[in-house]
Amino acid sequence: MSQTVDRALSILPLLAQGPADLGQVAERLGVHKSTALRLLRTLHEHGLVYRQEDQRYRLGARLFALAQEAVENLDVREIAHPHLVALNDRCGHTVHLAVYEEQEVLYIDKVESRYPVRMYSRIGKPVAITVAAVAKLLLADLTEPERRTIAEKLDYPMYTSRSTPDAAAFLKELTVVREQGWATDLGGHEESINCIGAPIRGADGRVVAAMSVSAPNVVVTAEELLTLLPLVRRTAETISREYSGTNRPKKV
Amino acid sequence: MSQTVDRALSILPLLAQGPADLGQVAERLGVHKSTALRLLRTLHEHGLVYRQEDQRYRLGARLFALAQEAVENLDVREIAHPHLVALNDRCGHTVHLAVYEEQEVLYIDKVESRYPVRMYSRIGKPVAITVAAVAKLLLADLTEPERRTIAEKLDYPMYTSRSTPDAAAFLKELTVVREQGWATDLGGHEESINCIGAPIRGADGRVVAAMSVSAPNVVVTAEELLTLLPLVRRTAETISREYSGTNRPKKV
DNA sequence: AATGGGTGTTGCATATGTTGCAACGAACTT
DNA sequence: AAGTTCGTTGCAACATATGCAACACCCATT
Repeated sequence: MSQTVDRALSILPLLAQGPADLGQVAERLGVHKSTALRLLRTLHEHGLVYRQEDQRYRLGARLFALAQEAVENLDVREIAHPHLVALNDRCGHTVHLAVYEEQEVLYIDKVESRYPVRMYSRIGKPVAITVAAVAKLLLADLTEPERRTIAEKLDYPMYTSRSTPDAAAFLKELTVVREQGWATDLGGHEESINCIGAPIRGADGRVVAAMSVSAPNVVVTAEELLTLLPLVRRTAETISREYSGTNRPKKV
Repeated sequence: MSQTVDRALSILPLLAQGPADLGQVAERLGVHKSTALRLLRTLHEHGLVYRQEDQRYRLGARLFALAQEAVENLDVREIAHPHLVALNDRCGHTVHLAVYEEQEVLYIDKVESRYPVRMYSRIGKPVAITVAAVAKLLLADLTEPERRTIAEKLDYPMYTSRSTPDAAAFLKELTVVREQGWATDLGGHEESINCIGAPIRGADGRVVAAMSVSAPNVVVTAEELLTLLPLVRRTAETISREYSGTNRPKKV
């Protein structure tokens, strides 16, 4: 592992919290100011860091562009997108697509609700991993020891009274999800919002992504939302088939 | 400038084009495989790079999370957001917010159209700088020599027959925009889409961001869209006032 | 005006960290 | 079983990043 690069990259999350000046960066990195300056300069040349008028540094434009290009190159997303739009056309609610990566679950696509009341979420935002339907689906597919390890490492914030309280409850929920092949989040993240989700599988049957439909109580009740389950599962299966088809060749 | 960091960061745009294996990365960087390996490992530890099952590398999750945090900390965006939503409530069309940074114009916020026909765009995506209304507004505020330098450096792709053809036309357009205090893009990027935009100014009167309303021909004609101009300008001015107010202290 | 604290910046010698090499191991082909 | 191709490791030689100290600059204070 490279020390210099390591230090340079440590600057990024630091600046994500808000702009900082040279001194602050140097201090928080534990290096001399001149060192921090050179690292920042290099980051700047690559556009990852921007220098605002007051000379303080903050994250730069290219970061967005990179994240952008990256997400557009995900083939699951590309295949799934039209189906998500079609689903949104039929039911009107917010549709999400998420993947699991390095201990995190994150949205990689979203089709906004057509109803005026919308939920807050954004592509790239890490998902509330202990309660979200898509998170349950993605984690449920891991091996038993993997699930165990992760479940123990997680925090279990009580967003609402119906949030998953601890590792034991979470593991149990994952088993249920694994067996039934779909998942819900009934007010576990925000009191008034319910979600139902289904897994998208690759050719080998492993879950490569998960999709969900979310709607606030004020638009449809949880029971009404559940009537959409067959539709959601069918959509997920259609995407799975298409993805497995195009992705058939094992070596690329 | 740091050579090691420079090399490591050069990997990112390379991977943005698509996944690559160790050998390809090493070759395109012009370094030994072992060197590339160590750089990739460091990037990996910071989550900027992800290793998929076939061992190839691609851009990683934390990149999204970083871009995410960064965009949420932009104070213009925070102040503007509710106003953009309110504007969308009144007219129903897509509303964009953009800033200029390091020779690029990029969207930092977006409220989706409530109409079924939507335009394609995404937060973080660089804007078609020669035609977009927001780009004209942001560039029009630069000094004359700056505008000239940039205008000459740009390419002028003819997205449609109404795209800005060359630097001369662009500079002329910028002068117009500068004087009238608002801008349009009538089918200059996509034949069927029109936009109108207005600038958001800081306490010193300089343009810090630009907003626009976009709608396809099939929903409203260009003339109808133009009737929204007063509303758009009022919204921009409201945001400007609020931004100048909270941002008053010159030194932070 | 002059002083002082606060920035960001530069040149330089030291030694630390990075580099490429060559050799190994694993997975897959022939 | 021999032969590819790819990722990985240890090591010695060198290049490179590092901290220091001094400088330049801006602003506030006296």
